[in-house]
Amino acid sequence: MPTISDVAKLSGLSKATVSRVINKHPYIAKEKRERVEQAMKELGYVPNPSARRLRGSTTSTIGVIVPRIVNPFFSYLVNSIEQEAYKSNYQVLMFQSNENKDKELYFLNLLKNRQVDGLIMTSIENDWDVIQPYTEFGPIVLCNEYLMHSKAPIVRLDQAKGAYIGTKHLIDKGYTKIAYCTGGLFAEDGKDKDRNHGYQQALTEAGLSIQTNWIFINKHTIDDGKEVMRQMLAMEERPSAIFTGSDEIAAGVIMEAKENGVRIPEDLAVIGFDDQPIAEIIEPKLTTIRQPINELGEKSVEQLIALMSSKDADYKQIELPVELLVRKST
Amino acid sequence: MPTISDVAKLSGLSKATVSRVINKHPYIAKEKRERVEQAMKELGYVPNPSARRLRGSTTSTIGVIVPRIVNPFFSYLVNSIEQEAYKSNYQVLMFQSNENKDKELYFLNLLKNRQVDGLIMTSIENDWDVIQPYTEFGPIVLCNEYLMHSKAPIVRLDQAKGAYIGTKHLIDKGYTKIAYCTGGLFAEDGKDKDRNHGYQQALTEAGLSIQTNWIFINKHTIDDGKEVMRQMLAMEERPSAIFTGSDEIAAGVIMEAKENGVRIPEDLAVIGFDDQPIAEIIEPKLTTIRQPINELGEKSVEQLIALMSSKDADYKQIELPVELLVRKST
DNA sequence: TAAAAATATGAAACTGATTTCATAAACCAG
DNA sequence: CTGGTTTATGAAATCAGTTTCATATTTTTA
Repeated sequence: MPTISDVAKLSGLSKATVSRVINKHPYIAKEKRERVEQAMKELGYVPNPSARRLRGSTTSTIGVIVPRIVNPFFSYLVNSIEQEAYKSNYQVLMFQSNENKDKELYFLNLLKNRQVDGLIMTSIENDWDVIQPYTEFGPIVLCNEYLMHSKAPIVRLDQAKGAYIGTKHLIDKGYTKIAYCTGGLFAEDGKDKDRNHGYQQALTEAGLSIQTNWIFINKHTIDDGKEVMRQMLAMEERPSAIFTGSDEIAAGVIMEAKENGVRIPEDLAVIGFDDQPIAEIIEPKLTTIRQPINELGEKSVEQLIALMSSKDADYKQIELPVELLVRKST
Repeated sequence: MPTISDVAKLSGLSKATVSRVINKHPYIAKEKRERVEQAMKELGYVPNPSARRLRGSTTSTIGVIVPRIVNPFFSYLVNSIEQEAYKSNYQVLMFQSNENKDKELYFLNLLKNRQVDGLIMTSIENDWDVIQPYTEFGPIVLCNEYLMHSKAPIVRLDQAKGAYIGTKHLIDKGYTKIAYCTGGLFAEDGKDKDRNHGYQQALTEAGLSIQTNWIFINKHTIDDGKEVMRQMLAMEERPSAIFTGSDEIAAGVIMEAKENGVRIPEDLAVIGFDDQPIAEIIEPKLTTIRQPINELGEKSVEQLIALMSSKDADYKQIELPVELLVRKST
């Protein structure tokens, strides 16, 4: 494996000059630059990133932390980040935290050790207090997290509005018994507070009150959705509509409903969140809240690159709009 | 950021001793080991991977190359790899090649430069001739690739059998006009040869001949599936069944079929591949070939770790069985 | 009890790059 | 023509670890 010394030897110049060519320093004689380039090509030389990082220079790699890569929302998000970063010649390393605090910390250490020049976090497991110190080592952009208090660059969606227009839509359609199902917790520690808030606001405006047993928390998957439906079937007073935290949950609800002869939307209206491919596959097609995933990724990368380039660029807190897509499930 | 020298200073010992503690060398006095460990904890010391790698030691990271992370087959596969590696205390870096040769080469260089100790490739874009030289720098396990000639560790599925039992199932159901749709190419350079072979074998055994205009190549997504259906609709003599390369394609075919009043399976039988979640969501539920994704990931990691641990462990070529799941689309 | 082997530690070399410092040549202004 | 920039290059220090070599101490063996 050729090193910079090999290139120096072959070109008859010093390591310093070779390094300068690699890093496009000014003040290199054209003839020598060409000699170096020729030698690099001849040897198939590739600089060793470990050595570069050790010396403190950047390597055009950014890291992305996702909680679960099998969740289509995140795989699409990380994909859009990757595409966008590639345009600016940045390489992306993806990490799955599996909603595990220690793994998250491990990845944060990659920033500390300069394995990556910057980090995009699409989920947060540890408290901001423990994450914040790592920003000393490189910029961290929060993407899709609805952390409230932190002074940090954030690109997120208007979750509150999403929940609000979804719930409002159900109310406008005449439904009054509206259940709510969330991926996170309900009003605990500010996380997910946004969505809850939109749901509550829509109900309050319509003079409806909140039934706590119609609130389902910590639901994520299709199977979770099926289970929610089963729980609803067992209730004396069943909701006539449900606002869910993701299309996957919604799909599970619908599948289980059909199994049990519950008609959608006559007996139960269902609204999803994300507009994933399954929203158009399931029968009836799913009314859902579309999130602009690509923009979410693009803006995050954009901001991260800005922060990496100039050390004291201002951070922004960007909120992107969501949109109601009415299909057949409501 | 504390370094090994800080730890050495605080514990009153040399860098060498600290390094020995970190790497669990034998012959360290218990008392000194404890002093070092105490100092490390006190400083919140984390070894810098760049420095370690530079000196040539391993860092318990493995890389996984996937073509497209938004494809559920690959996101589930990479997930299972991650889970399995984690059990053995290996960290996983995921890379998306986007079916791009240059990106793939970039990731192979990570192996060359010791950024990762080993590599699992779930797709290969370059010829094996260009990949092979990289095995000098660390083991490469091919996972899910059906490369024929290469002498390399491979964990794959019995693709030929999958295509064979799928096609055979259609024949047994009485269909004779069977189209075929593949993600790769048809019989070009040995890639994908397996599946094609199974399809051809089943047809031949039944005395059916191959209609070349019923072969669709390079199809991957739901939209591709819709397009395939549109092409079939435009044909004078339409197939009465189709074997597709993935559940996504199959879903697209079915969606477009329904739009156009083509009944599934009466007018057109559809069979998928993968058994992804959408297979059970789409109506009618999809007959498909189940692939043991988790085992695929587990075996790959298992073999990679074996190869990394002992330099001259024998490589294996493992083939896992696939299984026909009959639902309602055939 | 002396020699050999095992245990334990540190100084210094080394990994592959970048950067500082020193220096020299070419160019320019006064 | 002389002194100050600008351009151009290399030697050596540096980054944070690991490993070799040397050496000292303790334990085992003959």
